[in-house]
Amino acid sequence: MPTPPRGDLAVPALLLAPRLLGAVLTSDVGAHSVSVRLTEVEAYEGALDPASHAYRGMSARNAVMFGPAGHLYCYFTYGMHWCANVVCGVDGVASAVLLRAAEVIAGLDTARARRPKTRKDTDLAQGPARLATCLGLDRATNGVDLLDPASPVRLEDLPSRRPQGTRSGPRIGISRAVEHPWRFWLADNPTVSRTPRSPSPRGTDPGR
DNA sequence: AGGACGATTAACT
DNA sequence: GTTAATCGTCCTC
Repeated sequence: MPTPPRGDLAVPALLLAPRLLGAVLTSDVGAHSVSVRLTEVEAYEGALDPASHAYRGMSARNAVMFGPAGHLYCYFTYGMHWCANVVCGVDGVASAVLLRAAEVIAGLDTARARRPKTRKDTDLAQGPARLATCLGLDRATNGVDLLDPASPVRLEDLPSRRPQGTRSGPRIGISRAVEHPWRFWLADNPTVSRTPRSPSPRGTDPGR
């Protein structure tokens, strides 16, 4: 599995996000290996984006977002869930892509064990906190280098261009900057967390 | 020091 | 469709 050059990730989240669709993430946390193929992501553009954790500057929680591209930003929310981002942009500028959903392509038994009540395999990583649970991501994996072959979590495949069948629409679960269509997903993929009724929100369909 | 709220999920009506 | 769970973070006083 080829590791992408770091320079490919040193771009704004809006550019990287659709290209992450189809990319493979592998976790070796806890001596168990799980691999997923990303199907849904969201771009968060740091200081320019009122919905970003980095909008009001650096803090202990979001410090990883301000570092170099290719690292993992994990955060705890709602008192019980962990979610994960791929940090992008140039060093010093906060930019990141939230990993919202994926399909499990290896380590299915481990993924099922981590999500014991899940019936359908397409639900295992359907949602950002579910995805993090499947891969065993939490405080311990915050900041790890996804491009280091020795890292417990690695980004192993990055499509050379935006895959066919990409769709976009408003981000989910935020209260500010709700109008930006900065959520991206693979059309007709059963693992996408919330499929819009219409093919795509008005005018945001990048084409099939 | 206190309190509102959150890049969510599962369970319920 | 609605809501409880549950606590770290950040804003305000």
